[in-house]
Formats: sequence, structure tokens, C-alpha cells
Amino acid sequence: MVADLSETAPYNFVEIESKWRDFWLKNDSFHADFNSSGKKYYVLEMFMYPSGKVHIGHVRNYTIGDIIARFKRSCGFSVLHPVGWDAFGLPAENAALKSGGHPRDWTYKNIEIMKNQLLSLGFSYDWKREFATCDEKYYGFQQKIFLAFYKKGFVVRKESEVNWDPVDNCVLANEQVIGGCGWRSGALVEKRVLSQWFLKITSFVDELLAEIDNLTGWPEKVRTMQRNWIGKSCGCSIRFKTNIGDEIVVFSTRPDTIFGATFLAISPGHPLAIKLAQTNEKIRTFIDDFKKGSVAQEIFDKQEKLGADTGVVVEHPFSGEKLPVYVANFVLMNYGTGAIFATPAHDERDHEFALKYNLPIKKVVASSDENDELPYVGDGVLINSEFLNGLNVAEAKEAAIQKLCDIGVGKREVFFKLLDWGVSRQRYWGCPIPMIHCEKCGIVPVEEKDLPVSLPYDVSFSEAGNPLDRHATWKHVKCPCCGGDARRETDTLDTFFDSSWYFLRFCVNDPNSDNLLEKDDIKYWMRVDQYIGGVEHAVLHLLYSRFFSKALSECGFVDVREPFENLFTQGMVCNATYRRENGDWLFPEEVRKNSSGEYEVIKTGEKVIVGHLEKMSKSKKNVVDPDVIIKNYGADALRLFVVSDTPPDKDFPWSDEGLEGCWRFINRMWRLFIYAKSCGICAEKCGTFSGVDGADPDIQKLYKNFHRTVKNVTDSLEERSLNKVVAYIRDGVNSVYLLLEKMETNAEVFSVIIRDIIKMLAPITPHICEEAWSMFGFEKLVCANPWPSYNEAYLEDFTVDLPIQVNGKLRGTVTVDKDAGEDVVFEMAMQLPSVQSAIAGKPLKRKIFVKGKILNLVV
RNA sequence: GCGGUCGUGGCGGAAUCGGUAGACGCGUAGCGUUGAGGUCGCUAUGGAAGAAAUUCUGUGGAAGUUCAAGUCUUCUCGACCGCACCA
Repeated sequence: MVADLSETAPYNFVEIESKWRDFWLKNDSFHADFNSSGKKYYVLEMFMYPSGKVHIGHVRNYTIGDIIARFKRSCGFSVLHPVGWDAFGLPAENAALKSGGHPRDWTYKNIEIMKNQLLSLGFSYDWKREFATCDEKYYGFQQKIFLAFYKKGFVVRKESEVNWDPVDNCVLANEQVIGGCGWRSGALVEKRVLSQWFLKITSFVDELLAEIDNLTGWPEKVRTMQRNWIGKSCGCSIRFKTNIGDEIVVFSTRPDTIFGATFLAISPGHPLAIKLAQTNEKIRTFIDDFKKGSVAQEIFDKQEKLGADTGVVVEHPFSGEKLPVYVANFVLMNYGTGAIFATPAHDERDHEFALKYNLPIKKVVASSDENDELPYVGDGVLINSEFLNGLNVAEAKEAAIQKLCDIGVGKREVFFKLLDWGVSRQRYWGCPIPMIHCEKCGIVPVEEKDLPVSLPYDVSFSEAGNPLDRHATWKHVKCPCCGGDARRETDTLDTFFDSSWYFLRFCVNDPNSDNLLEKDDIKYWMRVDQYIGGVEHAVLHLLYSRFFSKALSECGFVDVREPFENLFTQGMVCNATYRRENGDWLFPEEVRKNSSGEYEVIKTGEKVIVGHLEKMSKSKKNVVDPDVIIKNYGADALRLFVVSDTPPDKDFPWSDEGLEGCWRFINRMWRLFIYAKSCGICAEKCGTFSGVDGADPDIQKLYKNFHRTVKNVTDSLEERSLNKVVAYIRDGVNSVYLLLEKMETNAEVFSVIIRDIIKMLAPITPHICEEAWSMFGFEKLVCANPWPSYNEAYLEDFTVDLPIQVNGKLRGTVTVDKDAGEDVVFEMAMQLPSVQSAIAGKPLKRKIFVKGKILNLVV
């Protein structure tokens, strides 16, 4: 009789999930064990900004990490899986401005709320190591790091043009400007000249670039983005003599085209342009107009090439020809030398400019294809170029550089797009920069004994600007050098500074340790074996952290120069969007499908435009609240769902039906466990299991196929294909369901199978599995037990359904021993009517036989 | 414009070395269970033709290599992402 499971009491996830959540927390079940002599594994998800609410994107990110952490524990690794808070930053200040509260209170309150949300999801963190970057202890250490960097020359103060975010009222690093706008505020970024603190990330540019090649555990996409951001170009700088005495230095990656140069162009910000503007009305007007121009990236990019003739001429280093010098709007001051020699025949921008101002165009590279039009930027043979004639581009480059060096006007040079990292922020809620400005002594670092420089609590947000600057007493200090009146630095550090080393502090075994970074602990745990986060940090956090490892290592704090061994970038969680015809967003519950299959607003019957799947966001009204899901379906169902169906690196389409399916599966598992228990499935029976020889053939097959399931699940976990992990487990469970009626009489085999299903499912849905584990009488926690193993010998079937093709088309299958030879298979194949009719009496030309795989008959 | 990733059912997606395309899930349909609905269990489900066995067709499109192509090669179309006046 087939088992009837329909009457089993529903799974009480509320009770069971809270039971195990409390148990894990109380017993400190996931404390990272430093003393283990075995292998270690450090799995880390990018820590969270305490915005006040965990969203589904976080749930997915942290679930992926938790699955890996629990899996690795089961595989016998000593696992470090810590959690913390990226707690400084502007939203806290903005919230304070809005509500009248204090950023610190707002932040710690949010941490409290979000911590409870994380706990309710059953993540296996080592909570003892938890900290927030706004903890005084943490930022005190950070100030120590800042001073160490200062001492080593990795921190410098310089005046330069910086990115100013007019909405957030602070400076942004280059990496934080996306398409001309602030990465957080979205406001158009302005250029301002300010005196700022910079981290000399460019000191490590060669290593930062070279090491990318070795980061084979990173997605290729991220590696490419970092390479592009660093932007190395090799070329030659060339000094041109002007007729007014000054020299103009240009940088070129195409010195081979030097004979094609017909004019020079300098940036409106170039010192010579500024000098000329003092006496030359035309140039002054041009520069003024340029400054007034839009800074919007889109407009900037499509902007017409404009310029003004300076009247200055330079001499060509080889031909002695006189070339005019233009001020041009397309020449950037912050790249290269802010000046170029223009070769209109072989550069698009120069070409456009030359056409507009009627400048000569001289072709010096001949392409092999007659049809190529100017400008031609490809490879070819040099012409009209004296000693370079006949060489190809690469050869000519070398020859030109050599000659320019020989005659003393050229210098081999490498330029990078990467610039130093500006870390000063004119905001309150950040780590104070431990520096003092003294009229007499200049800039003086705070002495180490005076650290930490604490953030004052009594600040007012009633006016715009930095509250630290307005504070009555805080900034007034005595100079550590001369003892005279001095002023504290009131800027705080970019929050990306905070997140550039937090993963190192997590390694410190004693969270109360006053040693900033315990070298031995770090040596044991670093590198991070698996780092998980969004791709949006490809050139921000991930580049800064790499730089920090190198700089900290130079300062003697650590021995590790690359922090992250393997990087996984998960996709976004998306959901359907609905809008009114006027563009207003609608909540899904405001919308329904009408009888004709179209969407309408429930209240008014208005037509609804169904939008694309978009990243969940409040403004688009397509967010799903994890708390609501956990309340209705439980944490296990949610965890299962966010890793089901879609590969974790791809965007995940939310669907309520899909979630229900996972909830059904949890219940299906529960019914299976209850039924199994009634059949006598238990821990002891695993001990007495002695194989399936002589058992019911169905049971033998089930058992052997289960080994394949174990292998598939394990392999898929290793390759992070969590959607496949879920699919293979479900497949295994389905096979068990088909043989339920044989469970009672084969309790030993089923005990082993059920045990291993629990183990494999536990990383994904830990609560129900922990309950089942103890229900069947197994010892300790699931993850403290070894991961299921499989027997290679069972992976291959003894018999296979071998496909028979005629001319490459499938015409039938024969069931044979997996080692069956060609003759046997051929004979059986010829018995098949479908094969006979396909051959249609024609003579056989060829037989292709791959043992255990296929037989293809060619006629 | 440059660079990258990717195109497979109604949908999310599987497919190891080139060897039975569509695992698993969602949706849909049917049968059983149930007083009914739901739940639950089973079955079916790429498309077309057929009562059925079966046949034809099928991985964005075109060509090629091969006994055999979702997989390899070339071209082409489309989608998404990143960078973008970088000299």
C-alpha cells in the first residue's frame, strides 16, 4: 500500500526555527576554531550598511555565503564566517537632519534591528567577532593605520582639482563618480580645487595591475574592470620648443605617427594656456566659455571639438617644421601632460578638429586595404616618415622613441588613469582624521598616546556644513609640537577607508585584543577563501582593499598582499514593475489581470503598463519584505528560494509562486521525515547497514543512483552552482518518494539515504534539517558531522540505454551491459524495426561505436 | 565607438570530453484522495500531424568542420553589462 502522507500535521516552522536559532546562539555553535590543526576556510560576505532594514538582496548574498560556510564546516574545515557593520556614512546624517535624532543613535538602533533580522534567517556567524566601524575601538585602530601610512609616505596632503558632490556636500574619490554623477546622491559632480588628504594608491600601481593576472579565482569581468580602471598606457613624452621660450611637453602612445603631426593641442587648464590668457583676449574668452560649459558627462562626451589658436608655434623635433599650438576643449588636464601632438590622419578627435579649423592632414600609416578611410588607426606600414618609412606600427614606435631619446627631447614614459585616492570628507559621521594644523609647525600628526580622536556626541545639525567645524571646543587643541594653539582636522575619512581592512580585524581571535592586527591570527585565516558581494564594488572597495593589504604589509602589520583568493559576485534580485500610463509606479497588489488577459488597476480599472523586471527598490514599488516572508513561510523556505532555479551570479527574478513551491518542498520534506520516523528510520540503523547486495532490485537501483546524487550535489556546491544543488537534491528526494512503500522493510538503506539527504540539505535549510537530525537520534549538530561520501563504483550503471543512430539521427535505444562490445550492440540494433526502416536496405558504409555511449550507423 | 558576457519550451533554467536536448522547479492539464475547494499523491506537458503506434521538426539567423554540433570555426542579428574625448 502506498503511504498516505496527506494527513501529516503541517510543519511548524515558527516553533522549530526559533528553537534552533536560540540553540545556535546560546551555544555559540559557529565560533571559528583557531586551534584546529586541520584546514581553514574563511568565507565572508561584504558587510552591510545599517540602513535600517535587511532587503532581499542581502538575504540572497548572505544565504550564498552561509551555504558555503556550513558546507565547508561539514567538509572538515575550520571555518571563519564573521559579520559586522559598515556603519559610518551619510545616510545617518541625512536621517538625523530629517528626524532630529543623532546619527550615532540612529546607526546603533538600526544595527540592533538588522541583527535580529539576520538572526531570524539562521546565518551561522561567529557573533563574538561582530563589530561596527563606528565603534570607537575600531576607528581608533583606523587612526593608528592612518598615522602609520602617513609615516611611510602613503598619506599626503595636496591641493588639487577634486570632485565635489553638491547634494552630499562633500568631496568624492574618482572611483565614486559614476558617469559624472555622485555614486550615492546621483548629483552632477562639480570640479573644485581644494586642499585634501590623499592615499597614494598610485605607489602600488604596478603591483595592483600585475597581480590581477594571478587572481584566477575572480570573475573575469571584475579583473577586466580593474585593469581598465588602472589604465596603463606606455609611450613617450616629447618636449617641444616654442617660439616664446616656453616648452610644451606632450605624451603620446603613438610616437610612430610623429611625422603626421600637424599641430599641437593643449588643455584649457594647461599652465601655458592660463599664462597666455592673461594677455590674449581670445584665449581668455575661450577658457572662460569652457569653464562655463556643462559638466554633465553625456553632454561632455558628445560635445563638439572646439579650440582657439594661440599664435604660438613649436618646432617639429625631426623636420623642424613649424606647428601651430591650439587650446582645445578635448584635451584633458588630468591625463598625461595635458598636451598632445595631433595627427589628424590617424586619430578621430584630431581629425574632427582639423576639419573644423582647416588644418593640414598628413597620412603617415598606409593600410593594406585601399578602402580604409581617414582617420585610420590600425596597423600598417609607415610612409612620409623619413627614417621610419617601411616599418610597421610597432617597429616604428620603438624606433621613434629611441631616436627621440637619442636627440634628447624624448623620454620613455608610462601613464596611468588611476589617480591617488582622495579620502577627506567634509562630514561629521566618519572616522576623524588624526591630524592637527598649527600656524607655526604646519601639519602635525596626533600623538599615538592621544588616540583615539573621538567623535564628539554633542553636535548640531541645524545648519548646513560640517558640524565638527562649528563645534565650540572640539577642534581647538594644543599643538603636540610647540604647545601653542592649533586646530584639529575637521574632515573625516571616506567610509571606503573603513571597509578596506575590516576583514583583517575579523581574523583577530580575541575581539577585545588591543593589538590592532594580530599577525599570527591573520596569517592563519587570510586570505579570504571566498568573498561574496555585488559587482558594483569592482573598482571601489575591491581595489581599495587590495591597495590596503599592500600598504599595511609595507607598514609591517600583515604579511598578505592580496586579500581575496576567490571572489563571487551575485546578481541582483529583481521583480516585476507596474506603472500607470502617466508613469506612476504601482504596487503589485494594486494591479490585477482582467478577463481579457490585460492588467488593470483594481480600484479604477485604468490600464496598467507592465514594465521589465527591475532591481527591487522602494521607488519602483516592487520590493518584497523579508520579515513578511519569514513570518508566512519561514526562513528555510526563503533561503531555499533565493538559491533555487537561477544561477547565483545572475539576476534573480522574484516570483510568489516560486516561493510557494519552496514552501511546499519544505513541507514535503517534513512529511517524509515524519513518515520515515514511523517506518523506524533512525541513527542506529545507519550503523547496522551493510550494503544492498541481494536486496530488492528497486532498492539497489535507488541506493546506487543516490551515490550519483551525492556526487552531483557536492560538485555543484564546489562550483557554486547552487541552483543545481537544489535541483539534484529534489531529484534525490523524488526518487525516495517513489519507493515509500518499501521504506519499512528496507529501513537500514533508507536510514542512510535520509541521513545523507539531511546533511546535504542542511546548509540551505538548516532549521528543519537540524530538527530532523535530532529527531532521528543523530549526534551533535548536522554540520559537525562529515559530508556524505559516494562510492565511485556506483556512479556508473551496469546497464545503459545505448542510443542507436542512423546517419546521426536517433532511431532507437538498446539496453545493454555498459561494457557491451560493438558486435553485440550492432546485432541488437539491427533487430529494431525503426533502425531497419531507416536503413531501408542500403549498404552500410561505416559503423561508429563508442563503448557505453553510442552506435551510429552510416549508410 | 571600445571591451566583456550571453541568446535553449509559456517562464526560471539543466545538458561533464562534441555522443538520447529540455534535468529540477514554476505554470498548465488529467486521474486519484476529499462532502466541496485547497492540501496531498501520481501522470502528462518543446512545436506540428495522427485515434494510436509513429513521423516530421526543433537550442536567435546563415554557412562550415564532423559519422555526430546547444557545445567547435567564420559571418550575422539581438540583449545585457562595463568603460568612454585616456593622447
